[in-house]
Amino acid sequence: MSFELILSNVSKHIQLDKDEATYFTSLLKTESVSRKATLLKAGELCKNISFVCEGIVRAYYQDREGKEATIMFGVADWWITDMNCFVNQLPSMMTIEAVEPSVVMHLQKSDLDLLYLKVPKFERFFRIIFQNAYIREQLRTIQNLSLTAEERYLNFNRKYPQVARQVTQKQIASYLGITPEFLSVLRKKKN
Amino acid sequence: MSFELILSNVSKHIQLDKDEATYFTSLLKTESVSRKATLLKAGELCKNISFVCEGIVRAYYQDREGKEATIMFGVADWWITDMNCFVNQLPSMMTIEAVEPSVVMHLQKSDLDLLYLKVPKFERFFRIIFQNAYIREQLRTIQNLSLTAEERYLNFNRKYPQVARQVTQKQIASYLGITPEFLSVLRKKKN
DNA sequence: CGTCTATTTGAATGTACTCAAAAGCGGTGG
DNA sequence: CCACCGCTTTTGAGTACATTCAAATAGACG
Repeated sequence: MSFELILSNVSKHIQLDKDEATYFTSLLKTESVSRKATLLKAGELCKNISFVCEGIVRAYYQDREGKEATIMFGVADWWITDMNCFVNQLPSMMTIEAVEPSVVMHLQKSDLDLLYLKVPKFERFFRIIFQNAYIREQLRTIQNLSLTAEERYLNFNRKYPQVARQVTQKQIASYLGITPEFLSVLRKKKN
Repeated sequence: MSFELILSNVSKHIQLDKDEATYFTSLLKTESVSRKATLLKAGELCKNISFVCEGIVRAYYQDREGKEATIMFGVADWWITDMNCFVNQLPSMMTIEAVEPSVVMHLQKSDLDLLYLKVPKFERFFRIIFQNAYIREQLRTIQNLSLTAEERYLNFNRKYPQVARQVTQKQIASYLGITPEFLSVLRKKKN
């Protein structure tokens, strides 16, 4: 598997010399997953933060009644993990599964901690990654609080048009926090 | 104003020597705000990330119809800003106002950028701060998607009991994404 | 090609909102 | 320190948005 994409992702925020790049990529474990296979199951220890090289994955939370809430979709060039359980090394609350055949690279918590020590620039890199993740999540909270389901659906299509095409309506509904039946009604109305 | 609290906050994640601490505190601007005064108004350029020393502040978004959505409450020992507009130096979407008389310390974007260069440990510090902020926001999203208003209200009281006592129900309602009238109904039912 | 799941449709229901008006409470000025 | 004014909270009736359940249809994967 090529490290081209992940190195280009890193180079958006920090510059690595050759040794640093070699060290960084030596910590990565590549995994190919088929459709519906899971990267992480709820209840398992969340060992990795993962980078999506190809395909698309989905992180979701399932409540006691079995209802799914999609936390995020991860397309190529995105980082994904159950951050809470990764950082605190707890059993995962989320399941992360491949929506279509995908290739991901994993970075273990213990290796990331080493990386921070050996190449402190990565503190900066992940500072920026987490800063952006926080911003996105905060904007989502504002939308959840102040918009109707229909407005959120239209915004989702505008913001993530490629994701909207690749995932099922059921999955979009669970991202928006509505039922698939109601999403179907919304789609008939406007579009 | 004393730098005791903010230095203790920083020392939770990184160790500063005396010169570093002096340099850091030299960048801070202390402000005392009375009840209902604003630290940041929607539309103004968001210049600062702010640390709450005393009191309690509230960040909220107001939509076109005037409906408020409370993004977060900031109590003593918390960092608060409109992260999106701070990072990208845009006009703020949020207003941040004091719920009661408060003391805050401001760190300008340009000074923070300098701080990252001069004392790179602060990359680590804010990496951890933003990581935790992201985790909290993600947990909130899960709750918004999978819980009823009543469950979210009970969780809010369990998680932030001191905030729940200091702010109005109207403000709590706008944090939960419900109307004050409906919150009143919920309170009568159970408690 | 068959099976399994996603999507659509509709009826009945529930959760939360809007509007309006009364009651309560707290901050501010006198 | 008290009283008033304005905002918060309560209460209720009517309404709207979204859910649940069920069944039919469509579509996708092996």
